[in-house]
Amino acid sequence: MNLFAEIRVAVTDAVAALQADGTLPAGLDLAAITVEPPRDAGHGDMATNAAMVLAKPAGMSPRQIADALVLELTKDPRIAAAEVAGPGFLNLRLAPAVWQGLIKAALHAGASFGTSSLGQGQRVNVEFVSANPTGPMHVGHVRGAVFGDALARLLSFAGYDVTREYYINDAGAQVDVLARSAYERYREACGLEPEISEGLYPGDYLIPVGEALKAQFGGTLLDKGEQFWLAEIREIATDLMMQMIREDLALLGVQMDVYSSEKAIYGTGRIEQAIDTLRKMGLIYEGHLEPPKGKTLEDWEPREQTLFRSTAYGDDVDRPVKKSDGTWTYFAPDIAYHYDKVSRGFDLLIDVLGADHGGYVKRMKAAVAALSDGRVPLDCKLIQLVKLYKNGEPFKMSKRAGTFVTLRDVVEQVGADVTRFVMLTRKNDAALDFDFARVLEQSKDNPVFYVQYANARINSVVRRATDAGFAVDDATIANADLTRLSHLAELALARKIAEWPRVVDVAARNNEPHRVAFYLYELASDFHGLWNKGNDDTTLRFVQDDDAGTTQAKIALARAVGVVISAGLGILGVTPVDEMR
RNA sequence: GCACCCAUAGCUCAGCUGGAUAGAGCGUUGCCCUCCGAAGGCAAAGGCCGCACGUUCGAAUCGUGCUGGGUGCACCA
Repeated sequence: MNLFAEIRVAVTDAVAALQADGTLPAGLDLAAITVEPPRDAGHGDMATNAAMVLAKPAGMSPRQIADALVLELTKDPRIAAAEVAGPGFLNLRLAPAVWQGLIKAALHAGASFGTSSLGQGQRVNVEFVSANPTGPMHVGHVRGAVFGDALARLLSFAGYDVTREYYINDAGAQVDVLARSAYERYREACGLEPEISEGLYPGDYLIPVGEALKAQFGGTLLDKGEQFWLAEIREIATDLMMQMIREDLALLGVQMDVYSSEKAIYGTGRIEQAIDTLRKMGLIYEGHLEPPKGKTLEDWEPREQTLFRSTAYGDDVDRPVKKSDGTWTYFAPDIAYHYDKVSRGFDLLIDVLGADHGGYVKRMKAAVAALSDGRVPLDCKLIQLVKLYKNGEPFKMSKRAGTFVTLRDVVEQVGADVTRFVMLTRKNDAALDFDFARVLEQSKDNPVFYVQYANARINSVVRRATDAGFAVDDATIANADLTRLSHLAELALARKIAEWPRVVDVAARNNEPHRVAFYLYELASDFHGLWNKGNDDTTLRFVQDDDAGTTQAKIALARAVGVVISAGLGILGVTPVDEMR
């Protein structure tokens, strides 16, 4: 139930009525009409721009149209008042019964309040994390993981059929390095001195891998050359790394639906097939690239390469799909992989990438546009860096200095819920400061705490009402007499609740889960505000001694807030707490 | 040199895909708890929305050109 959408229908119906009686001309485009919460609550409950938008095409002044709309709209029992303001805004004040009905609807819908049919069951693939399988996940990966997962939850809430997918980069040189590093740990496990030279991965996490290799092979690989063990150890080590990564993701509450392997694409003919498809479209050719201007490359030499004409789709230069030695570039299997996603029938693709992949976006979009004949949009969400702080002091991660922070470190220190919420309190394309001390602070500056505190208070109110001997079971609350909620402060809170479906809608349309986090903070703030008004005006307290009816109505309001907080936190992947401690 | 992202209050950031007098938190200033709902609340001060043109009833939002910061720029992944 989206109240704004419903009132918008009332507005367009009113326009239609005016067209029917000849006040307005026929054939007007009503698409630009919006019904929104006004910036200033003093202006009313909702505002519409209908008169301004229609003025020009109708050849009338906004004022004329607005006046006619007022007469028409006030026939609707839901609309208590309508007045023209400013340049032609129509401010609507809704009847208390509308807000009371909204609270009922929210309670009735429960966890599904705010879900929408926006997605219409369209299939969306969200690819995220896709960290190289060469070690445990570190803080740099956390934000992308949280963002991707929250986005998936948001889209699913908004009616999309969502698949979460991880693309394993297990085919490049980095997994050879992994295998060599693991081999040294294997030698170590066999009692030899490991030679972890420059360029190998020094991390301790490979020690158990070495031991596993010893358990499997004994000493049989010790005096063998790389050609005897590289492929096999690579396989074993990447499997073990992926196991670790899955565990890391689980710590954060992230569960992938599909893991796709880059290596598995090779040798299947799928790369050739994807490239051939592009070739048939005239988008693949053999040619030379110009050296980049303004940047001097000392070892530049012109080479003939197989190129993808991404410039046909707005890229800056064409991009190589084959290296000069004839092997595929990283781009080629990635094209095949995205082609695969398209042919699996997704209606929309989303890639969550680190900000350093910005230069990669245009070529990937070009490939997807070409291979899907422009039918499947690819939205690339770039995730900016997280700057780490401890007590206000920035600190840099360094493997050498031992200040390398893993995902596990973060979750163990601050918990998955806090980590997730904080990571979502910023737009994905803005850098985020993460202070280990501040995120655990129990004060109003900490949004996680503030929202959780509101939820805890709601539970505490219900407990208190129970202790006072009032019936607060679901059925009683659902049938409470809400006409007892008439105070402006209470109706204002209901109005905030009414915004929830709108927030979901806008957030999902833009693939911006952070909007949910900000909304929850505002909702919590309004709830705390009403609570605090109870200090001065005791009639605003939720539990009213000797008045079961009023108490039940107020509990209904509180529960409705709780419904939205739970739903919102659910989208963020954060567990609501019932009690602070 | 080119591309992408960012620029909003002293600080950290929102701003609902063009709407009204641009918002919140922190910080500052002033009020509010001997108790019954203060890990908090109320109020005030604080802005050429980086700059300049343009588009239109109307621009923080869209376009163009600048300025400043970040990221990335053949055969890496």
